[in-house]
Amino acid sequence: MSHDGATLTARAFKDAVYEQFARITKALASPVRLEIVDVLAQGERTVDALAREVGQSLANTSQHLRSLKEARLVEARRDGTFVHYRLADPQVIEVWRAVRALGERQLAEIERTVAAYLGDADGFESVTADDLQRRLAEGEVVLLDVRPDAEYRAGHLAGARSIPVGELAERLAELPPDATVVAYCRGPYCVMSYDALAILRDHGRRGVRLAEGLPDWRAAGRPVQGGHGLG
Amino acid sequence: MSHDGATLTARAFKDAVYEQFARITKALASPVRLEIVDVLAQGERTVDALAREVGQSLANTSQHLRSLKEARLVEARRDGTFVHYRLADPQVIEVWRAVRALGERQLAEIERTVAAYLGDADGFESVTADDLQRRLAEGEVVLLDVRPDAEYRAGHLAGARSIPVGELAERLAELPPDATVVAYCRGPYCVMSYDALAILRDHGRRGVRLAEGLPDWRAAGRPVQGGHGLG
DNA sequence: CATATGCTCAATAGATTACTTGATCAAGGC
DNA sequence: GCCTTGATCAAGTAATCTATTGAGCATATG
Repeated sequence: MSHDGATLTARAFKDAVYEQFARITKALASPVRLEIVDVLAQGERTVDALAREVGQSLANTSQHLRSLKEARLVEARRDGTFVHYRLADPQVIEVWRAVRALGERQLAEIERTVAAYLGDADGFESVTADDLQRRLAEGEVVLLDVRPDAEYRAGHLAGARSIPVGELAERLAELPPDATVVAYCRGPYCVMSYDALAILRDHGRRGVRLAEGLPDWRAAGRPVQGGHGLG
Repeated sequence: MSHDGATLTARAFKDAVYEQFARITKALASPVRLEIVDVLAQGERTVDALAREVGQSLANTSQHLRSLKEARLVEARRDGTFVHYRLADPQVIEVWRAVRALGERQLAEIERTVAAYLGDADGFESVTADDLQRRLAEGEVVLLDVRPDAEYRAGHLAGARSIPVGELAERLAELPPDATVVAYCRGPYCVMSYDALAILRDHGRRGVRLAEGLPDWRAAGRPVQGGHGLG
């Protein structure tokens, strides 16, 4: 049954192989690290910025990054006193997207959590990437990136303009009064676009939400502007 | 910044969402459970069969299955005194494939482990799915499924014939003497096709290996025969 | 009804993980 | 050289996870 070149038993070989792949799944087996991966999918971040974003202490964030780095999911680069982390491979985003797709299909709790935060009454309309690309071509809509400015600069959907959600209320005048706004942010579970729609609605503007974020858009091979490498 | 329908803070919302997705990654964060998923990707199994396959005790296997079931990655069906487990969704295979692809790109240790088992001297040739489909059309090769008979019956590549690796030595006469044999089994880390090639070589036959297994073939949308649903 | 089989459950010990705190380190500014 | 900032490291505690053991449950059979 076993072949001649073996220096391991078949069992030991399998153990070793699955052990290696489990390094990856173990690295992802934490809500905090999943969130870190999700944020890094937008572009690189310093440890301090990540820590604030995910609501963890600096030391704890640093240690989570260390375990992600040991599993080769992220890489670091030092710049003065700052250390910038980034995803080590675009395939990391693919794994996260696959997990997300599975959760959406299998875990009803996720839908309930989203509904609990948004309140069923909100009923914000969302559009698919296909819809959007057709409507963009027809010039019907304004595409609005509501993420922080730095993320817009690190890469954004082709044709999008930037107004971070925190500045949206005071910068409404920049948007043509009659156009429908399509707002997007980091991804399907990012709340910035929801918040942006609420602001638009409160000021009598029409707005819809793009359900996907930049990483999903990029993964689908759609046009991106201004990105630098891995986003 | 926060919108009016909220009954959770943005932070609590994110925590809840990532916590849910982490149920999936935690369920996969074990070499044993990864192997269980890999085996179930071939088709459903009883607890006892799985336990023997993965080299774990019955009780331990049952508990691993329980945690996979709680994360909605597998489902069970009772048949007499047997309980058959199967993957709850084809997307589970996609997650596993994404993890595998990432590991192959990032973890040099995996390549070394494979080389240590196979011995560098073996140098078995492998073909891609595209190669195979072209050569099959030209009638140059015999496609051989070397997995156990039950797995062949649960679904196999279109046009494949079945000789389980354990019976290959005594059933060599069934193969046309001059044809090149393309052997496949469960996937890239399954050793049955390697063992089959060693047997063929020892009897002076020409054989190559298909690097992918049935689940990968199916995921690529290529033709499968005799499968029943989720494989 | 008694028994066997296939599986699940509960209890446990040992290992691993998560987060905190405080010390330390590396690079840059004064 | 000293101080500040951003990040890492080490130690400690609480919580969680893994595999084992043995008991218990469901289904089928004699």
